[in-house]
Amino acid sequence: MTDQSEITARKRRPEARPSEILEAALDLFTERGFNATRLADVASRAGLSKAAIYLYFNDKTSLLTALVQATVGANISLASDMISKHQGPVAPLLRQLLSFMAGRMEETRMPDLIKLVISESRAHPEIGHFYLDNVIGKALPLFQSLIERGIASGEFREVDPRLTVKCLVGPMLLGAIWKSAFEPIGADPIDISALAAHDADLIIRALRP
Amino acid sequence: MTDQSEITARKRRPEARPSEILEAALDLFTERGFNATRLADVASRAGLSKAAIYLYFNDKTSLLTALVQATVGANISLASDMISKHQGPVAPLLRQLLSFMAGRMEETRMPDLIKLVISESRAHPEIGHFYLDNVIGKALPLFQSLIERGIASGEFREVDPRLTVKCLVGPMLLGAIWKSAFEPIGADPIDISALAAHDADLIIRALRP
Amino acid sequence: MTDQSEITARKRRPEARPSEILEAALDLFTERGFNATRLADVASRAGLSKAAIYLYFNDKTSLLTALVQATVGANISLASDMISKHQGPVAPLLRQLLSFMAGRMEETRMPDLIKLVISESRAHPEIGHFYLDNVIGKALPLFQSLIERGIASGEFREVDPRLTVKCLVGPMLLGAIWKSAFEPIGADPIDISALAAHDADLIIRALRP
Amino acid sequence: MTDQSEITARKRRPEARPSEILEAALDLFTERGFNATRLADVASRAGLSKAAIYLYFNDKTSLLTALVQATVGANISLASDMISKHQGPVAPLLRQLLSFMAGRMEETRMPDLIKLVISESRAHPEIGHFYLDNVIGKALPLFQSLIERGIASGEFREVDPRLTVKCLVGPMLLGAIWKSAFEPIGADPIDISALAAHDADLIIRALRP
DNA sequence: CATGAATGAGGTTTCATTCAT
DNA sequence: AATGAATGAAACCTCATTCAT
Repeated sequence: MTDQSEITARKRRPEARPSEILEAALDLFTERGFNATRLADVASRAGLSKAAIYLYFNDKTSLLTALVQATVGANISLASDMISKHQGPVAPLLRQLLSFMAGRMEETRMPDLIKLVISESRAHPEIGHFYLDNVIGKALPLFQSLIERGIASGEFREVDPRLTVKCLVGPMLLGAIWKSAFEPIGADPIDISALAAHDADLIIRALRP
Repeated sequence: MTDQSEITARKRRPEARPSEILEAALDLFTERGFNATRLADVASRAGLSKAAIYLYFNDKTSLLTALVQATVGANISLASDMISKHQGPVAPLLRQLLSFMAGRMEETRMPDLIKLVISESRAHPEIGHFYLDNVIGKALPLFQSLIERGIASGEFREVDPRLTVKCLVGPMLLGAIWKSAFEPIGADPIDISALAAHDADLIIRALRP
Repeated sequence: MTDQSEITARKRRPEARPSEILEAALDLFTERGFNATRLADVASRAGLSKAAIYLYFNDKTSLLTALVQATVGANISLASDMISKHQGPVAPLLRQLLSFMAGRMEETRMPDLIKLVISESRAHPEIGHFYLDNVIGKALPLFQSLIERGIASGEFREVDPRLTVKCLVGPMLLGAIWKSAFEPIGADPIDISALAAHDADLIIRALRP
Repeated sequence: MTDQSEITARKRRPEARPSEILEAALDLFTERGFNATRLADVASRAGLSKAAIYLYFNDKTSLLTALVQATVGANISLASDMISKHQGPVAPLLRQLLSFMAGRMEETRMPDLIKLVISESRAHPEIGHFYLDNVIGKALPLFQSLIERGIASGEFREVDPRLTVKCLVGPMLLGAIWKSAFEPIGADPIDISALAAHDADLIIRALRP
């Protein structure tokens, strides 16, 4: 149909196949939801036959799993580095971290991933667990330790760090869901970076002794 | 076999049928997700035959729609009343509203509903739209007007009310999703009321001129 | 298409469904083998939709299992009765039993069943086991006890009863396989009754002291 | 990875390829049945790629055909020789032939082959025909001519030679099927040589004038 | 009002078979 | 001679949905 793309799959570099497939899958999972997505559509969007997908993945579910695993890890460890290396007052780092998260939300497909995980965690608990262990279970303690450091140094007043962390992160979650679930349906576009900056502002102010 | 419990379906007050069905449906949608829920299971949990469901609902999707519609309306108008009737400083009302939301989150199945809507809004856009129009589109402006009132009266400093509202509501969303998606998978239970109180605290402090 | 048979499945007595399905299945399994038989064909030969089969059976394999179970039991216990009630010389009973077996082979579809079991026992070991336990494990000992009785009474000379039984039964097995596997392919038809009579003759003569 | 064992496929005497493949195929056909055997498994057991099989065989079915053809011929002509060269009383030759058959059954994979042919003759009639023409159609007449010779010479009494042959061969068939289909499933092991000897004994006795 | 029985429409998955190198 | 990559064709099975009673 289209010029180039008719170069049959046999010709294209096969190392790229898995990521091509995952990309197609994420697009469709996002557009229609996991269940409503037909493997046939993933295949044809990836320029392959249905059967070819099974050369690289075991299952329809494996696509989801792979997607989540591929998108996670890196970001967390990056943030973790930022925090451990940091010295001095906590507030600027907090701003920086939220800004970093916002960046991820805007530049990558993390919002879609997050929504996907939330949506599918009941039907595919392995995915929920993976996310719980590797994202939530790492990110929240990271932020929490930051807050605690601020309290210890007298930069922040005494607050429950656990609750505070959730208040800090909540708006980011809202941003992700807004972007992935509601924008495509007609909601006003959301400026996650601005939201993050404002969030940081509010929290830092609210924590002043 | 034909003792008491078998008289059920026919003898039980038949006006209650629809809500019995909806209850069963919500249970199962929550446990397994919308797609993974078999109409047969909804039926048997409601003590009816599959076919009987079609006497009360058109569709599997109608169950979802009905569920959302049934759970939404009331709360919003209640909150709306609280706000319009209120006079004097805004901060206490803000606390009250968040506490009210937290109550709903803990006493009703709203968290499940919210998660369901988020999950299915792509596959069933009508539901997404309904929620956007009737919940998000009403609740956020309500809060926003409150903030604006506070700013106007000098109780709050000047902030972007739109972003502030999202920061205010974000933690509640996080609470809902936590409860519906992650608690059942093993996450620590969350105390949404405490979260709401803390959220109110932080925001009010942060908005002090 | 055809007059009567177009009375949709909804009308016909539903209690007969399982056996109708099994009959269709046996026909086709016999004609084409288990694997080569399409469930769709079973369905349409039974005058049903594919899906309807699943109202009565779990699996394609269940059809096979059910088929075997349905055809087995009765015959064995019948033979068992004949033997236990019998008194006097063994030889006539032997003839009678072989003649009975031959009758079953000619009047029922036992040959097809036997061939089916032999063919599928590797791929579906449950079936092999069932047959081993309920047919082979019962029939051979039955015959064996008869031979032993004959030896004890002096009617027969001393022989290894185990081997003798296999020599007695072998020709019947040959008959079954011939009929089910080779006749339909063009082999001369086989007269199992005559074979059984001759078999009895030979054995009885061979066992004379 | 690329040590010794990896040189295999290319270096090993390539003339042996077909028989290596057939061996692998027979193993698997026997273990799992023809249909349940994946060409991929045959390939990997033969130390080749799936595609390589097609360099030597046209079809999955061709493997079966080749297998049958390779195992058949020789034995028959051997027996045929024994018979035509023989002179004098028939009984000893009968014993010898049965013993020879038993040997084949125990030393070669003929039982598996026989079971395979029986199982697949409906789905692959060519195979059935081949077997009918080359094995059954040759072996039975051979035995029959022997019996007839015995009757003519007065060594045996007058019996229907056709039926007698089937009674003679039946136990051998039983032995083959027992060994291939039921032993692997847990049936007591069978001593085919003893069975053959006993079979010969009984028949010879039964045929005495 | 209620249901047991039936089905249409499809989706995921599997595999023998073939290209292109 | 050999293979990794790809695919067409189909089979099994599931389920929302509808009849006929």
